[in-house]
Amino acid sequence: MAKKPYYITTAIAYTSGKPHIGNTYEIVLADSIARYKRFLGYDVRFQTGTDEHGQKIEQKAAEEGITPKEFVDEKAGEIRRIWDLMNTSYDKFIRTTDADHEKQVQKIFKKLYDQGDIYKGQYEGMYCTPCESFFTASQLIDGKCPDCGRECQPAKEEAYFFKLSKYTDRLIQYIDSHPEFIQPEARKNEMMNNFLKPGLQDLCVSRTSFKWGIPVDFDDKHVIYVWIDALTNYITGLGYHVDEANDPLFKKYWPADLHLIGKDILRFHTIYWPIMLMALDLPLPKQVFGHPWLIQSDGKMSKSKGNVIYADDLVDMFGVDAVRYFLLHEMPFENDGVISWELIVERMNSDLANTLGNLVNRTISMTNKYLGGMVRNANVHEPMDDELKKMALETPLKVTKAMEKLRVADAITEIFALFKRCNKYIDETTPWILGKEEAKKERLETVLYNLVESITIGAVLLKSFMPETADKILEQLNAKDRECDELGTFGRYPNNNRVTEEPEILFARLDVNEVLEELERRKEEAKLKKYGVGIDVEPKEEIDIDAFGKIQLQIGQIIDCEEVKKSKKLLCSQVKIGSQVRQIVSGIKPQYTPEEMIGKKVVVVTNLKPATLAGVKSEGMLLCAEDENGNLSLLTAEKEMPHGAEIR
RNA sequence: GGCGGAAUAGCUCAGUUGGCUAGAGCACACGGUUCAUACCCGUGGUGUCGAGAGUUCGAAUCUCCCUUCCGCUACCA
Repeated sequence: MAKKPYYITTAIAYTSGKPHIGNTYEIVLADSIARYKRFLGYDVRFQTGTDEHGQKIEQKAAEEGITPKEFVDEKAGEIRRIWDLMNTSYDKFIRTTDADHEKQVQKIFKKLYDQGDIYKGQYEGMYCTPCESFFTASQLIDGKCPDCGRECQPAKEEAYFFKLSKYTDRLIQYIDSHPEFIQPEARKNEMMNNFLKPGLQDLCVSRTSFKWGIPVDFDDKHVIYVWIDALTNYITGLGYHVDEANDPLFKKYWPADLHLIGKDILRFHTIYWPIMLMALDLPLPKQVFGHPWLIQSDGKMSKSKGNVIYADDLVDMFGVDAVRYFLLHEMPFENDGVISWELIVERMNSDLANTLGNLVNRTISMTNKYLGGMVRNANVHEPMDDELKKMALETPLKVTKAMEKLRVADAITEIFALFKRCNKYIDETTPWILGKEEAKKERLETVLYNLVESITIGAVLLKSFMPETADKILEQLNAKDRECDELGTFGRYPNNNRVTEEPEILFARLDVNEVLEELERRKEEAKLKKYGVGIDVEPKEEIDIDAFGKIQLQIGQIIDCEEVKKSKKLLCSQVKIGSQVRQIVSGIKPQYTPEEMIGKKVVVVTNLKPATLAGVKSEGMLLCAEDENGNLSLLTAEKEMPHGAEIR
């Protein structure tokens, strides 16, 4: 029998910067769902990727002095690196700059235009020239640009519009008849009440204000704005073709089973995107889940505050699976979840180190200690075993049920409940007492067999969420991985199998304070890396403010400068300081040419006793910084200052 | 301003159609235990279930009102 197809996508990440923990959460969540579906026997296709066009990227690239393409290549690479670091099992990583995607987007645009769903119109509003942005009158603050605060002018721009209104009724009908379409359900009301019921306005789908986008092929002043460009990735990534036969992939996987996205972009995925699909006469995705975000407990994350938690930093500190566990376990279904370093450590210690890691470790070490590592089911059964077996058999069903509802956190909790039950079972059966009596050996073997078998089942289930850890557990137990339908029976672990002799610690316990200290240390290190190590010099004797006040420093402007003949290093400058002109000789010829010097405003020590250098009189000193290689740099004032200005 | 949601143990949250002494995990305390990563097991809460009023034999759960927070959206005569 052919496997049932299952197509899951994440939103494509915008390549304007490094993905934050929320984006990373999304890919991990999608990955756990994709892996679990594969485990259940579905033929899964899991697509993710990057959204790479737009004005913001054009600007950022310009600021860095590189082309937009170079810019997005780098960012897309970084995003992909983090997705790989998180051990995510996507089948396709699409980029909106991929040639085949761009080509289809142009064709889709043209098709919609030809059939009258897209029309040319005027975009009217207030225009801020420096920002190259349109605003509605209501967006202006005191009649000025909300971004830069400058004056705006009323302006019109030619633009293409997509007739959303034409499809509103059909969409309302679809949403009403498919209650599972928008998840969580509360979001459905927001879309209905705020947009669909009041009536949709036509959507502006092109821009002329920037160039970094897919050109409208029949009107190249325009580039296609984000909607049609980005949303269509879900079908172009499967090989959808507007005017020729679709790729078999498309036939197999479309419509998507699940678009997993952040709650902030639900509108685009539950209104614009379905309507686009209707216009293209394609079936709509079965479900769109707008997941909540992870919020940092110490205030909103912001790059300017520098308190942003990045996935790769977390992985450095805790390892991939610990981070995956935290993300998946901590995120509730509807409300935002909280993330902090302290919470992660807490979860790691109590769940990963204590409950799981210690369970595996104690089970293996008892098997080694009492049974020479040999696992054997002697079938000396006692009633207390039943509860454990029952739970080991029920847990897969519970996990599957939770996963069907996309309750990933609940699914993980079920698996850990089984591990906790195992710990309790050890206490109930007291293997260390059984181990003292030779007569109890067979009972002991049975107990440890039950444990090994139960942990194996737990590990198999855990694989979708913590792949590496699950593999490690199976390896240590010397157990084979299992298919989904093999979890219906208890006792598949082979008799007379040996567990590993030296179990590796799966998760070490961590001390919160040590973690925080380590974090500080790394931040310092990162700063050092960013700002360089610098130079340490021999400290001089401390002086008081009076001593310092004896030195007179002023800004001077170099009005003339020439080399001092007969000297290797000296330049002789005429420096204007207020009403006077001083002649100052400085040993900077290797670094500066006389021509470069002229016009500079520099810092001058003006009350230094005049001296004669190489026969030339010098009435002061120009201040320079010097690095370890003897390179020199003249000091100047950070802002424009008149010569003569005193420095203190 | 409109629509919607939330307020429950120190922390993060569950609490189905109103019903017996309001729950889980973490943290904390005590006890047990020693195979194990000072771990595991057990026991422990007088929580005004945001405030107030109402319906009811009975309300965290329904109604009204108030307060605070959050989400979406809009700012318009």
